[in-house]
Amino acid sequence: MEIRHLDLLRDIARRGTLTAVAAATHRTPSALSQQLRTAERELGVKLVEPASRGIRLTAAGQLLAEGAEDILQRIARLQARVEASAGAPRGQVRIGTLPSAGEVLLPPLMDALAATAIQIDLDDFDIAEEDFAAQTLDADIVIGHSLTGDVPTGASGLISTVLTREPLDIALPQDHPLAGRLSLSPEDVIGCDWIGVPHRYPFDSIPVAIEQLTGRSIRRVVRLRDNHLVEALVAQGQGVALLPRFTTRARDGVVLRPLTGVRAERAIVALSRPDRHARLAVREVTKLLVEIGRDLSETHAHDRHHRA
Amino acid sequence: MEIRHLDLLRDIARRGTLTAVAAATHRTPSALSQQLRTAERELGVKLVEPASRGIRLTAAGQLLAEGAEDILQRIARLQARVEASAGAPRGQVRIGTLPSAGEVLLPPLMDALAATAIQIDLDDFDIAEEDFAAQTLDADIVIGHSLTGDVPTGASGLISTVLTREPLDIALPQDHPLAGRLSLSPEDVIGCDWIGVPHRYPFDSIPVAIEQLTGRSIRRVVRLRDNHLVEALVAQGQGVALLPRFTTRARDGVVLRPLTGVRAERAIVALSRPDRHARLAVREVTKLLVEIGRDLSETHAHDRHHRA
DNA sequence: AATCTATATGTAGGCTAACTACATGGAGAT
DNA sequence: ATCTCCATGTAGTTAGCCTACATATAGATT
Repeated sequence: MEIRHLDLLRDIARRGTLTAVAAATHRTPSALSQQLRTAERELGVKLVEPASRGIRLTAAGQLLAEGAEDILQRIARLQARVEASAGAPRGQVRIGTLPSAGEVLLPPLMDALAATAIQIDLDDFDIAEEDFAAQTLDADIVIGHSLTGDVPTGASGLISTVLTREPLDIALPQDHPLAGRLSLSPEDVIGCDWIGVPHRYPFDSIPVAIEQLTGRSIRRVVRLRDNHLVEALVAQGQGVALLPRFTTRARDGVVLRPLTGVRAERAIVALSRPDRHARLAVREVTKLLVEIGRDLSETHAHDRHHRA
Repeated sequence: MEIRHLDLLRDIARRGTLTAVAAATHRTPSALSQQLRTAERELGVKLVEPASRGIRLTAAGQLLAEGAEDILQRIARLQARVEASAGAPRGQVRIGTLPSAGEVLLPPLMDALAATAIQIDLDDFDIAEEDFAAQTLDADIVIGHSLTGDVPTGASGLISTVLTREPLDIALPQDHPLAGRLSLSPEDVIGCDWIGVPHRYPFDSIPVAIEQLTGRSIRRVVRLRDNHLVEALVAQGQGVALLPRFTTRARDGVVLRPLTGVRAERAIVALSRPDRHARLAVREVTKLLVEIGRDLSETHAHDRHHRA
């Protein structure tokens, strides 16, 4: 029995098809099929059987996959202990991030890692809150966010670390009538033209909350994903929008004002599967992200004082 | 990290030198040395360091070896569960045995295994009681014996199964004055010429007990290892000897008489390391040995009735 | 002191086996 | 009926594990 076989069984259990596992591990389905038959020959037991267009684990395969989950995690922990006892963290760490959070977190991270033996492999995506958890199959650390609390929906069983809590402010054109106010209430902004995000995208939950609170509905003139594009349109006077405070850089023509009366912040969170989090390098990167997140909060706490 | 590396570290911890591990695993020391460096490179940590003529595990190596022990045992148990759930026991089982016990246990065992997918790899040795435990490094099952109790000395941490308790009888020439008696006491036999075994060999503990009990010393005319040779010399009239009842086949010129007043029996025991015992095939063979041992006791219980 | 022996390591080459590319086959979906 | 997705089979390439042999070192032996 080889680790490679345990890995394969676990991945099949997680992803369902050989093709999916092959894509995730940068191999061909043929290679996996051959490995599977090697494992079956060595164990003397059928592990998968055809089902619909794909395959399904047999009872024995299921058993093995569950045991593999446990064993691979123990191996990861052992390896982490060994590294911690006698070595510096090393190796590649795959980070998946939503772009707005990555924009402020990753440059300082790369800076901090320059002197270490840790390499970062980066991926970005812009997805719904409940899909962040699934990304932990591919990445060691997923930087996501939650609008509803400190742990994104669907992240049970994952290690979830809050990096920072970022206020979501109302972005206004500099010459907007409300730009003179220090903070804004739902009633202040319900009548404005809004630049929103697509349905089901995390940020949308706050305009929705405003609508519920005031009993009136918001006029969304356009729905966009990219915050920088939104920012440009706000500056140009198309409407107001909700933008994360840390990511929205000072820019001519746009001002940010805190929104009161609704919980307008997102928790930026790092998610990892337990086995991946066992790696020393992964924990080291998470630790650095927490520090960067803390610095970010502190810096912007000062900013606000200046503006106020 | 590969299972092969965990195995290697564990074996180094157990056997101390690369040469010993190489001999046990049928490889060259060079191969192991290369594997060690591969593991060190992958982990980024030194695992061994030169010490005296050989090597010694570093702190990290020690840690890894201990963790490997645990993980490899879990893998073995998982594999056993899978086999049990969907397959018949399979594969090679290495048995080390002391010849006298193997002589009666193994023929019926081979018979019982003929219909299965279990192959037996056999080794035999004639060693002191406290050395049986060490043999479990090489064999899946060690058939040994204990004169002092049900578990041989040095077998702590091993799985020990009593296969049978075999009386040790006094073997006499057919025409010996004492041959007419149904049983013999220490006083009866203390004055005879004895054919003994070498010092520290298990059987020697009983003549020693007789000497202690009677306060007189036994006259050993010769010390031999091989029971069949002893038997031949008894038949020829050289003296009396202590012989195991089940193994000493009916033979012209020799009679066996029970010895009373001292505990004259040996426990025949199967020993296995826990990780090896996890294999279904190993447990199956152990189970068969227990059955064969029980049959043996019953058969000879009848024998004695006949003779008495 | 010189030699011997046990142990580990380095190098070159052979062989196994894991992988890729490509082709085939089957089962749902359109 | 065709298309699409998924698994499997075949041939050839390649990586890496192992052996054989040579070398280095430290303790044991004479």
